[in-house]
Amino acid sequence: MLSVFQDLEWRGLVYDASEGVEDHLAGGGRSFYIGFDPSARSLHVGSLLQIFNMARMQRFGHTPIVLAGGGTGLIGDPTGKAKERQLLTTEQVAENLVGIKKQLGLFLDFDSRENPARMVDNGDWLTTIPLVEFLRDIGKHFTVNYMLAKEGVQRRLEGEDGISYTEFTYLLLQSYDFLVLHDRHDCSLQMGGSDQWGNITAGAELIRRLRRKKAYALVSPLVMTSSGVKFGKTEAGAVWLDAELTSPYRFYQYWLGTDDRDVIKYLKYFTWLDRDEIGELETAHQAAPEKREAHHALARDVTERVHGPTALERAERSSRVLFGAEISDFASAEIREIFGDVPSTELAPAALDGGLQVTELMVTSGLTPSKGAAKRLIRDGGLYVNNLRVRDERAALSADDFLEGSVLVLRKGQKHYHLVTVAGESS
RNA sequence: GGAGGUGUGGCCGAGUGGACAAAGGCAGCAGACUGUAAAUCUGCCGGCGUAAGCCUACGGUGGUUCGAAUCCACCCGCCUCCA
Repeated sequence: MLSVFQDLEWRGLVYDASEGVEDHLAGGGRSFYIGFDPSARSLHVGSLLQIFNMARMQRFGHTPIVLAGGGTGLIGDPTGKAKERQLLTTEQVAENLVGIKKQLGLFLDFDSRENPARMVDNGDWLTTIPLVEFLRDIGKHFTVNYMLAKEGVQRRLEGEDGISYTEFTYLLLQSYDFLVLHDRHDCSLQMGGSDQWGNITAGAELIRRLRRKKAYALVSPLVMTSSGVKFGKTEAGAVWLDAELTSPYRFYQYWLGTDDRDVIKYLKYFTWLDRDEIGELETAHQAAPEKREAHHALARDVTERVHGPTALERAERSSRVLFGAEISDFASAEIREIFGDVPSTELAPAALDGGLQVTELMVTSGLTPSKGAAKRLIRDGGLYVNNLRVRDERAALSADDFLEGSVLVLRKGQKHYHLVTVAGESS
């Protein structure tokens, strides 16, 4: 059986690691932490990699500490940010933490007897430490020269907007976090994305100096898509783990649409499938890419873990209905069943009086930002009503166009579906 | 405080009085081809309008002009040099 380090390595999750991490982990029962940014009330798929990393470590007997950046969230990490961050209020951060904790529970075991995950908020210590004390005890150990040399800082110095003193200090705060966790929870390892390397090693260095103890860094690659688009982004914005923000249907579709070149990589990153299982999928994928078996496995696995079997079931059924047969073959009740998942709009019956312009509907449904854009789309042949292409940009809809008078399917391009219902009818 | 430069559409970046809703590139959307993939090719890519056309837009505010992204004044941001 593979060790956790070997497993991570095989999955391509080790981008860089401190000397000796492998041996350190082999010693078993280590505490480690990963910081999460509470800038939103939900985590998005971009964080998923780190969440999985924690879960993997926990399965191998190590103890995860989730560090919610309640304190650093008030400051903002300048790494990789082109502009000064918008500061969050204490209330916002507190609110966001609630949602994030719930989501982490899907992956981490907080009740294990041997190695329960725990969640801490660095707001607890960062917001109470006296400034002078901080400068004396922590600040003394960092030279500005060292801080200036950080790549993220460099870029900001060269950029037009510069970097505020506040964000410049971020490195010290993160280092201090590591020190605190080391002291309180015997935490000896910090993990994160490769962009965190500098911040992490700075903390390890601080621990070495002040405590004469070895602390480690282990970072994973930043997830990129082969086509260069930022992972986890769609035209609608980030793909969130919260079903309210990104429906399970969309979530499922996001994974299903993974670039062929990335699908095996993602299976390694985002699923528990083992070497053999992934190997099989890889073979199947190469033999018959059009079957997209690996894609389905990926979408299924991740969706089920995040949203549960019922939601997965619904997402799959919705996908089958929408991407499969003639829409008109379905009863409106059947179509309605998939409503919870697919983006939809409800109309008042009166909206149909005298005919409703298709372009109008496009805008109200949000499929298109303006009527002009809707017209262009029709000219380009990219709009379908009930899966029939619309040719006339002035077309109007009446109750007859709705299946059983109540449901209509709008489609933009090959795969953007939107359902429209008429309110007040049967339910 | 002084001198010079610069600020254009989501981003980069041309444009220095009319032909400018503004070149070109990127990103985005759609079509074709496929496999709900990629690549490629094609079209689109401020808003309203069937249209003529109207409105909004080139850091901000005023002004010159028949007409300004383009000229002038002041203001704001950023960059460089000097003090």
